[in-house]
Amino acid sequence: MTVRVLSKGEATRERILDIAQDAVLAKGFAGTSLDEIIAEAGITKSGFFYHFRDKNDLAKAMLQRYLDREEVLFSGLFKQADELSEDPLHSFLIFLKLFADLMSDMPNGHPGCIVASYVYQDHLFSQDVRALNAEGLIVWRNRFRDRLDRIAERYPPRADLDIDALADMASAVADGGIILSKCLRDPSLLPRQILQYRAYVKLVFSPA
Amino acid sequence: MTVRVLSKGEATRERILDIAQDAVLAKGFAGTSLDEIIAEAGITKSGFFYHFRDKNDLAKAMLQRYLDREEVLFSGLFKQADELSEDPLHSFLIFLKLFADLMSDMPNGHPGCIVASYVYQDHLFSQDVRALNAEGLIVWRNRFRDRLDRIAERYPPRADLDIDALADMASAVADGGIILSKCLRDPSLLPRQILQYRAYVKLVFSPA
DNA sequence: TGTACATCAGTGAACGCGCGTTCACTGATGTAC
DNA sequence: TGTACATCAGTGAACGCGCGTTCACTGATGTAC
Repeated sequence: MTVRVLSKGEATRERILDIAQDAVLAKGFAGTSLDEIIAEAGITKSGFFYHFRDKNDLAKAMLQRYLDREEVLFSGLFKQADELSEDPLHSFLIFLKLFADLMSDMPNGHPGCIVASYVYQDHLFSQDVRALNAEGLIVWRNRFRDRLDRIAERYPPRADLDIDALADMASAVADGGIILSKCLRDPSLLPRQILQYRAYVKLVFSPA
Repeated sequence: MTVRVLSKGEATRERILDIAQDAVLAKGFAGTSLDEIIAEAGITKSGFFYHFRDKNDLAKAMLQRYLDREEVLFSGLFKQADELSEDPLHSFLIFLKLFADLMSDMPNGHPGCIVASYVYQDHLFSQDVRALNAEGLIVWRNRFRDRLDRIAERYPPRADLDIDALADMASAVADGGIILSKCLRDPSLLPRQILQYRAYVKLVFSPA
């Protein structure tokens, strides 16, 4: 594992993104002003514009970073799961357990999904940010769809199973679970939703 | 069924709420200005403030109306389903089918859930709006929990079933499905998620 | 039926503050010769 | 090793526009006597 040392400027940029992300998940993008970001980051307005061309550029960088981190996280979990079982179904079920456990271990609950946040304010963003957001969901879909196809080969499901919808359901349950957890201020709700999804997958592929 | 005739002022108020809701679901609450709302409604700023004390009051009225309409809609669907079957499981499955069909019939897809939108900008709102938002989710939970309890009495599920999570899963799948549909611009994704939830409920209560 | 008054559903002008963005500039660090 | 220049990571001041809110006022409709 390589740990790149950040230069001074990169560290500031990352700090700006951290602060902006917290704020945006709490108040929305339009509700978050550059003034409050720079105040918390301890820099000036112009310092901000050294790192980002404009506010939309901040939005894009934030989303890109979120997607990249998710990619790293999920590849890691899938890899762990694959090491624990060769069977595609068992491996997938292990993955979902690891995912649920990880969400349980966040003391303040999941801070929120940037993709979901952006979807509810997409008219604020340029076309490329919207496209990037959609791409994030497509990546999830393909990742899960791929796993489910391999499971279906070995454990033939009933004919009417909508595998595409089952793949998308992972995103849906995660995003829905985050909303539940945030709204009701109960961090346990998200991991429990993931475990429901897991139970469904288990049932749907178990021989009748 | 009683149809109240709206007075002139009430009609304007409803129109403001309609316009505001579309805008808020597209751009977020902070991203929606009173200026654009009044321009589209064809009134002046002061006209707006005759109907709402301030912007937060608009947020509250919008949420309250959304919750009330949802209540009417779901009571109706449950009633329809109950008329088609006395069995709690069958009735619930019919309800879910009706719900999915209704979502399918929206030509441009579901416009978005105010509750989910507010969750991702809750620091913008006063305490009472946040409480109302949480209450909306609690109402769903209780409604579904109640149905599921009655089903579980007649169709004993396995011991480890998390009925609370299964009840919440209806909201999660609906909110997650809306996000999928909106982000990927595919109205079919939401009803298909609801049908996945239906398939899970069916499986989980069918004797092993 | 006429008149006085109250309420409804707004108008019009002004308010000050906060917003995102621009511009010319700068001190510290890195690189070439 | 010294010097010239370039790049990095910002500063400080100003910009105009759009924002939510306030205030005094008004014409049309409804109600009481």
